Amino acid sequence: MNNKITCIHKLLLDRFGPQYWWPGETRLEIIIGAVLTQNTNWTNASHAITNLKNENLLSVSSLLNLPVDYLAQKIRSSGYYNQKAVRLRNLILLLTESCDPETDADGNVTYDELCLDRFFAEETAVLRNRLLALKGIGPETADSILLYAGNKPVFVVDAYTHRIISRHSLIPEESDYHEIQDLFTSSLPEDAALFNEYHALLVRLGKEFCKKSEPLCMDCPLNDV
DNA sequence: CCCCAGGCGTCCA
DNA sequence: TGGACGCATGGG
Repeated sequence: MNNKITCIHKLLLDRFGPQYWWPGETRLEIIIGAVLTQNTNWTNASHAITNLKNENLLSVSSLLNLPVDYLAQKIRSSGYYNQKAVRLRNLILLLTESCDPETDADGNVTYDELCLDRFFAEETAVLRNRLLALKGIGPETADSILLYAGNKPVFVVDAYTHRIISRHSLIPEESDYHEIQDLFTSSLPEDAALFNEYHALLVRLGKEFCKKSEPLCMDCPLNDV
């Protein structure tokens, strides 16, 4: 148990307020966004999503029928677009593995909702391994999908998380993804809404006070903890 | 011109 | 296991 982790959350929430990450969007959009934002700022990823939306391509069935080269051009603004197009393609294939557009066509839920309901119905650990088995889906992307699209209680670790807690000496700089994740999950109740807000708050803090280009977290609100 | 952004896989010692 | 490198756009 590390109650500094709890203190930090309270402090950040008090200072910044709730961040409401990825609200009002479809689960598919969040999944796609998780891949598009890899090592890229959200603005660039967001433009790519807008491009897909504008042509009504942001659905499981549309993406499934889209040539990879064409998809790559649509997501160009997100960077690494050739790689990401292949990754998205494989991810869509995984989502559709256990649902069939022919037999499942009618009903009062859309095909997208049906696929995603079935996909996320699986046990979280199994789901995580299925995501990690795809090339181009690493721990952060898998966990982002589980937490933000699937509402599973999985703590997401990113470069900001690493930088913030290592600079505040809560963990050695060389700690890996799993060690950092464990620090949070062993200190907090297993609560998806809490994990969601906490991760978003760390990103907010990191952007303002814990920049890569500066050696320390200058004037960081956490310096009092 | 430089550095950076919500990564990940491969290669090589 | 761990460090270098490729992937690539858009903003400061």
